Amino acid sequence: MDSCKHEACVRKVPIFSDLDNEKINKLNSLVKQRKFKNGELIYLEGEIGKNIYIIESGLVKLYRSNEEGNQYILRLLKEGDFFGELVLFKEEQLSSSAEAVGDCTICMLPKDELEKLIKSSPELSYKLLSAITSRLNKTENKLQSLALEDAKEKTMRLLLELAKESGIKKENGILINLPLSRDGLANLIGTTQETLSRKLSALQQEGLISIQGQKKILIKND
Amino acid sequence: MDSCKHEACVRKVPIFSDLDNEKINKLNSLVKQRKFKNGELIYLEGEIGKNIYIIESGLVKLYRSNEEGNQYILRLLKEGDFFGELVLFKEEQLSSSAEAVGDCTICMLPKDELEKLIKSSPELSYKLLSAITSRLNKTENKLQSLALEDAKEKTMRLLLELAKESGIKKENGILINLPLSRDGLANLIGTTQETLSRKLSALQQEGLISIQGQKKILIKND
DNA sequence: CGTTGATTTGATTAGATTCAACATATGTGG
DNA sequence: CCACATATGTTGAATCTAATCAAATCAACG
Repeated sequence: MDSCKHEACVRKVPIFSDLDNEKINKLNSLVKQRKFKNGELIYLEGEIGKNIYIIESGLVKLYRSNEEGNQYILRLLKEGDFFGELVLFKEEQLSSSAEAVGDCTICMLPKDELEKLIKSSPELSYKLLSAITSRLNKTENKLQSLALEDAKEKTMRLLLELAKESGIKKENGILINLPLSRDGLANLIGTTQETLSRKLSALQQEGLISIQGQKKILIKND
Repeated sequence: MDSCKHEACVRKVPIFSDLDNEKINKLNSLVKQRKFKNGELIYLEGEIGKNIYIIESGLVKLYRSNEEGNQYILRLLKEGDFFGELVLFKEEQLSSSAEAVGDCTICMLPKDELEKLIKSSPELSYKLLSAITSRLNKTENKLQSLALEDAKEKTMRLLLELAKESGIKKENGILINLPLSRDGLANLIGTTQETLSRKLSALQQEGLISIQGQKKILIKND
């Protein structure tokens, strides 16, 4: 809970990484750390957002759900990613929910303080703009995918994305450690676990992938 | 083509609207105006983006298409909206195509110049952040809609959005002037024109809407 | 008034969801 | 370490929704 840990946290975030020491120290003094257990809710859609969250360690899923309780996972975040930032500048209410995937440690930075810092630091706003722009672009990619691709294409795209994010190169392909259950993965691409499971089996039969237990998939070369 | 027109254009854009006169004049001197005819391509996905585009008058659709030629319309833009901005900060290649819907007049601002201006104006970056953040939020809303809703729900949501954007209040409901053909509208919600047509008919039968010719729909009260 | 393009409707098909059964892991207490 | 209980994942069959292809209707315009 001391400043040493905080520093690590702030420094891990690319958009803060090359701020000068004075500003880093300022941020450190404002950050609070908290641990969340697997499945624990970090915040719920509709709440008033007062913080920006930074992942010190672990995974977090941001999702939305409708009245019938179906959920769609907007993003899966890892160490060094930040979230809750849509509440800066405009919105009061959080538009999605955040939940810990596995145990994780989260740093919280009061929104008001970050707003002040942003206003006084062109450098920082520029980086933030860059980060959010890139997110918008990724989100538009997903829109296109949901609108135009069928379940098999979306499944393959999901695997390729996971591979890009955190795939491990092997001599016969790229090994993926699946961060979520089938159900969670299905929610990432707007389908059901049964459909995902079928498509994975089909891809394996075609020789494109190899399903290794329930938490690993190898995308084969060629 | 003179500065008088340019000023109108720059002033129409909310994020520029309350810059000081010096900056407005700077922008005016950099802006070039061009007219596009209905259906004319403004830019194509994959091109290198060198400008930010501002709509002086008319409508523009931003869309993406896949190999099979299916298109998904990301956004429909109107007077005062700007686009092409994803290319600031990072991306070189444009990730979507832009096409004139009806005749329109577009102002173009060189990307490099805007980048300079942004770096020197915290106020402007703040507004831009706010604008892009709000866009990201809207895009996430669409994702949720595509992932979780069926064709009928998406159709109703589309009508409600159009009504919010540009609906005209009548004594018996809200009248919408449809900006696109059935096919275009269908592409906005990731479905086909036939399905959209069926869903509109169904909504009319249920008494929720009244289809008035091919370019107008009334959303009835209650 | 006829031609053209847009829209609606109909019939069929393809794809995904649902619900159910089965299989495979994971975890717990004896 | 095993047996059982619980989770998670896979497969099958029926159903349903939306896409596709084709035909019919409607609207706009010269």
